[in-house]
Amino acid sequence: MKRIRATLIDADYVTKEGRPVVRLIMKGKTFFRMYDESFEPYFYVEVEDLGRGKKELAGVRVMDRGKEAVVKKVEEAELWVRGKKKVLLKVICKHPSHVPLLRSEVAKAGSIYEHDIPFARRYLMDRKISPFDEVEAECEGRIIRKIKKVGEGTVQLRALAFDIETYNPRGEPDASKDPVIMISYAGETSGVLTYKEVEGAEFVRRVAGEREMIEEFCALLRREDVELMLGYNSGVFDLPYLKERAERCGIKLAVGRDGGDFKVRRRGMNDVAKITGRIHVDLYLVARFLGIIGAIKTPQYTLKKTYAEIVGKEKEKAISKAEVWRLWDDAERRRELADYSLDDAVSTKELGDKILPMEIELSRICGATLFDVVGASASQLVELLLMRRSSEKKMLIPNRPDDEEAGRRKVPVKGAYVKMPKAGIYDNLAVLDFRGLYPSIICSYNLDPFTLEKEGEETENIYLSPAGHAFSKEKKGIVPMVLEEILDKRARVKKELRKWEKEPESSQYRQLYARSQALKVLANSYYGYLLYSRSRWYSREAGESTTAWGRHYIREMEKKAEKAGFEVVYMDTDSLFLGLGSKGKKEVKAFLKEVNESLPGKMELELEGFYPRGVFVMKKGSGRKDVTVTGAKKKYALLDENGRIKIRGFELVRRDWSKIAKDTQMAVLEAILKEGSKEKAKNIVKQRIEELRNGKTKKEDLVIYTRLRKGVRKYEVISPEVAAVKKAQAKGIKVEERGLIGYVITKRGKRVSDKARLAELAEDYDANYYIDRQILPAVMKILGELGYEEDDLKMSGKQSRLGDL
DNA sequence: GCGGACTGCTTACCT
DNA sequence: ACAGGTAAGCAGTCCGCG
Repeated sequence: MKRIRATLIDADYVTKEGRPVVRLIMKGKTFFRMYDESFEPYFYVEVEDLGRGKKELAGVRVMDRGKEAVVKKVEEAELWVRGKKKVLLKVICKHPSHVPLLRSEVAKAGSIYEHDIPFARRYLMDRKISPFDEVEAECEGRIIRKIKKVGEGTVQLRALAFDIETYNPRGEPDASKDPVIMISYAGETSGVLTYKEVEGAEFVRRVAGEREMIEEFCALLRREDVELMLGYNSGVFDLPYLKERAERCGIKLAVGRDGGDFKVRRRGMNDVAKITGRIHVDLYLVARFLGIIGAIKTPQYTLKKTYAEIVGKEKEKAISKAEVWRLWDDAERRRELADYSLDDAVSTKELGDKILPMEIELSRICGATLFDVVGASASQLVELLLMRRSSEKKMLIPNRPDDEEAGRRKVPVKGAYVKMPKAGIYDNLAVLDFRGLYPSIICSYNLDPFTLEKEGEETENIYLSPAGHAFSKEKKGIVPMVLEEILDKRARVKKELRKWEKEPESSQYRQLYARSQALKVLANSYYGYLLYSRSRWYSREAGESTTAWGRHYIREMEKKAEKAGFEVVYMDTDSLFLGLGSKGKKEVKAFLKEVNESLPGKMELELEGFYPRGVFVMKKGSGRKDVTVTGAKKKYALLDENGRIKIRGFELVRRDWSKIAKDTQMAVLEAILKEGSKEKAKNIVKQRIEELRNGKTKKEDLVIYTRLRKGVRKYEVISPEVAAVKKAQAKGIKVEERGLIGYVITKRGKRVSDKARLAELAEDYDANYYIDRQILPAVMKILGELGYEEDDLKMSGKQSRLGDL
């Protein structure tokens, strides 16, 4: 027996003589594999009568296409079931693939639970080890006898980013015909593999042909002993394309450590490729995840845009995809393609360096492999951690809801409170907000599906929510338990982070920062998870109570602020905008101190910032003559103390408005907020209108972008963007139907839809549309506030309205 | 036949 | 395919209107 220590990197399982063997990838001095034969698949069954259930289950045997699945053993297991202790039957079988075969037969004896947890993940849960933990194993050869966590691992994985270029004379490349022409890589070394002469590029290695290039790429992976492969969209494009090309060249795509290729597994909406013996991460999936949770904001998730957003600089090289084949065929310009290809790989690598640390922390925290975490949705991450902790606490993991229970979604839960602002320009505002309002409510009131007490059965010791639901104070629910762990951990990480603040480039700072981000992502997802119709720990009552308490506390703050003499200008969910009037920062801070003393433990109202000036605009349709001056919610602009403008909700932050309208709105806002100059604002607008009339506006400033979520035939209402695509198709032009559509409103036609043309096909533009439906509505919101009429802006010195025609 | 009021569909935003 | 709250545009429909 030998003892080894290493960092756990990955886990899966293989089958040996019909038995599952867990395979762990570890890294100590080297990267190596270990096996554990001692773990068996199991699930639980809840039965009415233990004795009878045992008898029924022990005899279960299913034959399916020559494959036999039997129940190997049945044991009793005491667990917490929906908040109460209960004895269930633990059914052990021979192979994970037998579980689905046994399911329907077993269901005859009782209700089946925990039958859909992947084998290797179950192993990690039960052994209480996580990827990126430092583990100690007792072993004989490569066989593990015992394993435990001894600390946190710190590893540097040998990473290599790659990218392929394909020949595409007909637009989209077709793997059955079009060869791969270049493979670029960036790791410890970087370069480009290809098979045509590229002059003067010392980073290019020329081989005999496509087959040799693919072989050389695989050889490179072996030579460099790559542990982590990074790609961008590589799971759906590069790898499958390479595989098909390899087959057509009569070779195998030997990218795996075992000489094999990769397997694609579908996870939710995503396809994820798994390479044996290496970790493959498709950074596109990570980028999209960051977009969905709101951590980044790009209109599209192309490598170029994602790179700019995350790395914070523009990607060096850019060529049009349609150009690729031309550059390849042109010996003079082939160098450009090689440069571009290399730049893609290098950028992918840089992107990985930035965003992988957070994924690694998520993997560590949730106890699931990188493979499981990359491409997982926020709710899946929440669930991974809940399942692990639930199982540790001997609590039965609830099943995913079946389709019938998805009827949960029917009646929406009442959400947050948003106060109607009065339109106008304000001086001296203070913005206050609750840090993590919903998470702190869930923790403070023990909100959980199984701490809920049924009506009429409430005990003494309860929290009664404003929504009328009672939650036990005594037994702690798993949801608040795990959430509290996350919040506490994050508080500690942030404290530690402050110690490293002066060295933001240090590995310590970076790791702590990534961890803090990961914890934040998780904490913010719990409320949504409670109300997500397909979650295992769904609880309408807990979700409803979260928002009800949220409304309660924010309204409470409103009352107190008013009583303290502030004008409460606006509120949304967890924030308050106070008009200071004659008061100053001192009074705001005193107010915060006072209210925070009255708030329960985890809840805290914080100062977000002071703003010398702010604008709230009128809601469309509520005219100025209307005495109420109703403002629009979720639309405002603030000028901070450093002269920076913070804008929310305005047309200019939306991608479905033209650049000309957005730029003009921004210019007006700046003139008003920074200089307080109506005159300047007015002149800007007049100038832009003039340019439009004279046909001087650039086409790209007129493009309106909208995303089509479904194919054009599926729309019942033909909106301009749908009409534009249809018109292009009628001309025989191939257009990607789903995705971001850019269109321009032209002169021909009556309705807006008739006038819309895809941006690349538009030959003219309708100045009146851009004036009346883009610039003026965007700008009048702000200038209308100052007593301007549309005509003041439309008429220039030289022209009268009559002259327009 | 046309304009205004209204509804419904749709997208993108805010917290 | 984590929640709800909100603004807004355009298409389409209904209705009045000699």
